[in-house]
Amino acid sequence: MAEPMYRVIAMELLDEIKTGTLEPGGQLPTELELRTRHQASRNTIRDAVKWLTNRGLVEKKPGKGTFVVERIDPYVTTLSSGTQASLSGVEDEGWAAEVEGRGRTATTSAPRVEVLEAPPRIASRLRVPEGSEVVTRRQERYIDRTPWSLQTTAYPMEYVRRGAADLLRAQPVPGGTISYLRRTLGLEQVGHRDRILLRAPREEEARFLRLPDDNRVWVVSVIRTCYAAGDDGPVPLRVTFTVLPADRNQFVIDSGQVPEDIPGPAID
Amino acid sequence: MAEPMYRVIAMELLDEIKTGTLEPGGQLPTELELRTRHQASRNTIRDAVKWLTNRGLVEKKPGKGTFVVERIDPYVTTLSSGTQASLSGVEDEGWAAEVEGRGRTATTSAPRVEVLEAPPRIASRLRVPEGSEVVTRRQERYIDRTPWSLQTTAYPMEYVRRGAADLLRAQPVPGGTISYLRRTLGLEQVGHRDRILLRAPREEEARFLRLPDDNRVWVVSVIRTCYAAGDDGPVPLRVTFTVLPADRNQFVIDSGQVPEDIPGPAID
DNA sequence: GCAAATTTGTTCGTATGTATT
DNA sequence: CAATACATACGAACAAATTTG
Repeated sequence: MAEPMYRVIAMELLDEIKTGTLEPGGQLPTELELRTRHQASRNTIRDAVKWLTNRGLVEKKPGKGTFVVERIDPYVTTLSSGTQASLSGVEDEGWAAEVEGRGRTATTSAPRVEVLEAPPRIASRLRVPEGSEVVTRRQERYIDRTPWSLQTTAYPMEYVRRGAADLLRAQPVPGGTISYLRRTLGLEQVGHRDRILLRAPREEEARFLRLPDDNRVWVVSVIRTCYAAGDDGPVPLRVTFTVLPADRNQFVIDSGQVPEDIPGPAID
Repeated sequence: MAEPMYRVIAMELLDEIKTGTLEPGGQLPTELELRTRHQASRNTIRDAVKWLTNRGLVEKKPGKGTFVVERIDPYVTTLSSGTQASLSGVEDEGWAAEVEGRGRTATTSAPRVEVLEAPPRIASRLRVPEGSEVVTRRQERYIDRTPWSLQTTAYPMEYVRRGAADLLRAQPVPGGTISYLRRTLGLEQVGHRDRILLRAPREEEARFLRLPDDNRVWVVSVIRTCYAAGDDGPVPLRVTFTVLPADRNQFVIDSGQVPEDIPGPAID
């Protein structure tokens, strides 16, 4: 009796899920059925199902039953750029085009514009004093009608004072912000640095992305700092924070000469 | 009575963890103590602590107690390359150097060499027939003595027949495999494509990486396909699978002109 | 090295509340 | 409103891991 009963039951259900006896979206036997089938108390059955729930294999719906989770078709974002630095995957200008190019539907909310005193994570990346004013533009993005990512881009408030007034308008900047900043301020983007990190979603993120309220599904946080040419090397131009659910996103980074096909989702 | 009791208790403990009243590594009150403190049954207390456990905030050690988890100093891997394609972060030649350059200690196990019939995930990437022979070289990597990543690289068996015999030796290839393949077979690497995907760890991976046996901590799977120049565009040279725990790894990708500092761990 | 004490792990039983159909 | 199914809560007992005397 090395293996506790709840685990034996969990393993049996796991096996049925893996082999496809229980299909994705299908309903598990109810707690009562499992109880009679395994001659166990209801609490033991609940422990077994809990084991599966904690691993994200099944979902419980109060009043309905327990169901095998359905996998979402992953979306692939291109982070590399090669020649066309301005068109790569996470930025507003290129995002919708890339999504539609993959035969999926992209929707973006109108940007929510805020002026705030730069918190450390923005100030340090833009190399402006902490507490100095910055403009943030925040968008909610959908792919195929499902909430997909949250993106916030921050610019020094100085840009607005110098003439880039459209940064404050709660509308997409026509032609994209990159070319807008070039036209109005002569700022030319020459490179960018992406950071990828993984963490549990914040409350607000979990709500928009409809993630389960335990923190089982993490998010990928992509922080892109864009640089313009400066006298003393590249200087920060803007910084973009993108948050995507880890369970339905993949990333591709090309370097040097690679095949030209558009990479689809991979399995490993 | 909107909030169930076990959640109230969980929130109170969560607060103590967040504010630092309970320090990382510190012990929580025992179930008995919490029971008397909150006038609740032991099962209710256990539900509360379970809530924290499921979120990865505390760890239970049978016979000892419950403890606040300690965060691991994240390691930053560079995936971009710019000019020095052969030196970037996930490949054997550059890995140890990059780790030591960050002031940490890198250790690598001797490669475990296998000859096997190519499974689909390798065959399709190397563009060899499924079931044809390939050589895989697998290494376990440590940073600061803790298990950090598992890496497997696959080459077509044809390379060995054409003279790259050292691929079969269970030892590091002196000077690195890239230059070895160039010297022996004239194969020149001209680019690579990285894919980043996230998934639950396999049993074997969880064991080596010492991940909790629930699948709370996911792994980042980095699949790098390296290409050589061919008559009809780039042709696959080798493919490398790297698996790293998602809770202690970050990635940096540079593109174009960016500052030259070595990026440390970021917080978001 | 063994025994006792402490602490978490598993399992049963029972009762009542809440959400959905 | 009733039936179904999951959620929360109580109490009790024994098992297993760890530390301490």
